[in-house]
Amino acid sequence: MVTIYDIAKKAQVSAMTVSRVINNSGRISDQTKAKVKKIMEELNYVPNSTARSLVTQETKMLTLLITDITNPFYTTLARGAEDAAMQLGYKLLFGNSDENLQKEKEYLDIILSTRVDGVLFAPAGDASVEHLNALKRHSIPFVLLDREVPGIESDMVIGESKEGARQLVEHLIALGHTRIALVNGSNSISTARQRYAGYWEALKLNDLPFDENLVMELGYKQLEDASLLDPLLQLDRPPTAIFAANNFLAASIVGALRSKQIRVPEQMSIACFDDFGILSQLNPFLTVVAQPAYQFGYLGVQLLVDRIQNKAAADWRKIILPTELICRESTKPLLTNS
Amino acid sequence: MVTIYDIAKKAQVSAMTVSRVINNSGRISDQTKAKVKKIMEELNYVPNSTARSLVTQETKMLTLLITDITNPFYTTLARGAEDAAMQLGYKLLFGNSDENLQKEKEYLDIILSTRVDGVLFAPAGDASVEHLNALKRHSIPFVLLDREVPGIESDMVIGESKEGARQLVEHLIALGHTRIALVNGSNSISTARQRYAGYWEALKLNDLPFDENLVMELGYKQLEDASLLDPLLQLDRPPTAIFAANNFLAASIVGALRSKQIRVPEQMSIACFDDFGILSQLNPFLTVVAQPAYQFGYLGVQLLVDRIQNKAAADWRKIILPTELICRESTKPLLTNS
DNA sequence: TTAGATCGTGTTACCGATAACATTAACATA
DNA sequence: TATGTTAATGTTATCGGTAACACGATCTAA
Repeated sequence: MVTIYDIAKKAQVSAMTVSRVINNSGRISDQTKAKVKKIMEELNYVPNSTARSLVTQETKMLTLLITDITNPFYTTLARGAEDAAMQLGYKLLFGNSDENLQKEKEYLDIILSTRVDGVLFAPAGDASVEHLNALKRHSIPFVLLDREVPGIESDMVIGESKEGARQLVEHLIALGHTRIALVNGSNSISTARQRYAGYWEALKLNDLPFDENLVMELGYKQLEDASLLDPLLQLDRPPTAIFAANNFLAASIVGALRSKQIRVPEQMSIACFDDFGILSQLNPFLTVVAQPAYQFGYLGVQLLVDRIQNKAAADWRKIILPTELICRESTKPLLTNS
Repeated sequence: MVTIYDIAKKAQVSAMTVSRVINNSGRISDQTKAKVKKIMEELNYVPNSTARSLVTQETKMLTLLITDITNPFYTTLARGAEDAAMQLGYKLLFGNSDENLQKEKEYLDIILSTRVDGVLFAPAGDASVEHLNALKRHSIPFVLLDREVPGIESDMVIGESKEGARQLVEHLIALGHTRIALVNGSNSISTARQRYAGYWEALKLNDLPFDENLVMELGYKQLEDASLLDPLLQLDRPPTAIFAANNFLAASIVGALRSKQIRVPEQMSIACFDDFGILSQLNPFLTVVAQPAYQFGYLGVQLLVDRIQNKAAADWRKIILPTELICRESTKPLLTNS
């Protein structure tokens, strides 16, 4: 591997002079600069950023830690993050925690040893507080994405979960539904609590009774088994509409209902939080509350890099992105007597 | 930041002894080991992998360079790659080339300076040969994903593009279609050529005429404008079925047809290469030739790491993954006189 | 003419680990 | 008892850059 010393030797200058040419810093005569550049090209020299990082104490790398890149929300978020990182001169490492604290811990250790300059963190839940405090202890800046964590102050980019949920449930109510189920993520995740709150508020605002049997906490991951929904479907008065708290749940539910020969939306209306990326374009089907996923990632990186480069205000910044209700085919007016 | 010397000092041993404890190498008395470990925990010490990389000459990082993470095929592939990398002790950087050689070049430079241990490379096209040769020059192992590049010998994981295309087109033919259009990716991409060849072969095997007006090369990206399809739709004898060479094209085409009030599949059958991940579960609609995307990434990393660690045979290995035809709603028998 | 400023470049130390070799003490063996 | 082993640890050099400071040569202004 060619090093800066090889260049220096061949150009008959010191390594420092070569370094100055590489970084275009300090004063160099045009003549020397040209000579050094020529030799660097001849030898296909590429500076070793590991060595540079060791002395400058910055890696120009960020870590994006999400729950699952195959969730379309995070897919698009990741694209936004990568675009922003690239534009700002940072590389992006990524990891999937699968909503699992143990896996999250493994990534935390990697983050610490890799000495990334900052982290975009979609925490697995409230218990992630430990991991975030570890980042603080090690002075690694981070931005929370999508989910807040009680006890943690930081920059963050989140959505209007409560508002969005309320809006979506009111849409269902407007269609005549009164028995509306909520299939939710873990209660230890802020968005799940907020979506619950929005659901509850919509019922109250419309003088509908709250029935705890209509609320299930099944986690934000895809369901492994259609029977998980049975408690809901076998109620004496089953729901006529289901609000899934995220897209994975909705997809699982639609699949489960299909396997049970329950037609959507004729027999059951379905709606959920988060859209499906390109899929929606293909065959717009599910009524959703969409969030600007790309912006979550893009703005998240901007906040983070501002913080890293000390361009940020001392106060923590909290970006709250708007949701958008998109009504499609999966929600239909309730037919009387069905 | 706590360094190995801080630990050494506090434990009253040399840095080397601490290093041995960290790496569990060499001989250390249990007593010393325990003492050092205790102090490492007390001080929240995490070894600096940048420093380690500089001396060991390995970063334990891989780069995954794909065209677009939001393409469901690459999303799932990325997940497979990350899982495998994590299991094998590697971190994963990723980049989106957008099928663009210039962007690919920028990532190449990053790859070279970052000194990653290997690269998973889905090349933008045949012209990527230059970039791949640069990797060879710098002795950076790589595995080609999904696409071959003439003039490049390497490990690779690819699909049966020709076979899959033939199968899909024969499915359309079996439904009675004789005017079948191909909307293809750039001819400078191996998969596009192979899918073209499969298309052609299917026609020949079934004694159908080949009409070059039915073939369009629009690239593998999403179409910006529905009018791009006009040359096809405004033919005297327009097609009754369209084979889109990838999922992005199919999604764009379905969208374009919708905007033109052409119903799928009643007025036009559509099928494509590559599935849509979770979307397919949601609302299975498009008939596709699916590829095992997760395996592309997972096996790709395995090949790569074998190569990096010199566990691979000297010969290049070429994994060819099978395709699977999944017939869904977007393809229907041709009605006579329509 | 001469001191001080400026320009262009070099020297040295250091970032935080590890490889290779050196050293010491305790132990084993002849 | 002398010598060779072995276990446990230390010393030194090095990975490939950059920061900080040093230095000589040329230029500028009094």
